[in-house]
Amino acid sequence: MKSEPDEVSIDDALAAPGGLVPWVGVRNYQARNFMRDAMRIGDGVLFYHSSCAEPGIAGLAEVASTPYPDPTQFDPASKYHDPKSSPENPRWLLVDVRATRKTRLMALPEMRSLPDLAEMQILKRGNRLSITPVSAFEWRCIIDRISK
DNA sequence: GCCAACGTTGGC
DNA sequence: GCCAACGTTGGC
Repeated sequence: MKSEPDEVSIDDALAAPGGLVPWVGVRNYQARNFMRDAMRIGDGVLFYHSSCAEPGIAGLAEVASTPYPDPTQFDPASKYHDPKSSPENPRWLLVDVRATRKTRLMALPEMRSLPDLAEMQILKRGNRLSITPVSAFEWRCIIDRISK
């Protein structure tokens, strides 16, 4: 799951009560559907820093809730406000994410250098999704390299 | 700031 | 339902 560290970094997430971060602001249907349909409480999450000086995996987290409506879509003052959505028929859902630990940075060039990660969706050309699935094989490859 | 790639919008 | 125009993402 991508986060801009200027918005919420792994340090920010770990500093939050319980390490809990409601994943607000996703406004892409595919990314929403991953949260709505594919995630289960306890699933592992790679916390990825994007749109920053050194993009890459910066920490680990886990899914900490079932999906529920993103409250920012109903808030006219929020930059994530969606006037076409309503509490009766919410368009955007989110899950809570619990940050568990900071890791060494596994920077994007390192990720690209690993043959085992060649098929990772986040590395695919033109990928713009802020949430993408990770296979068990890819997860193991990454964990092996960032755990001391 | 550039720009490739992709998603969304809206006229028809 | 097509598709051109436009907006957004995100690495560089």
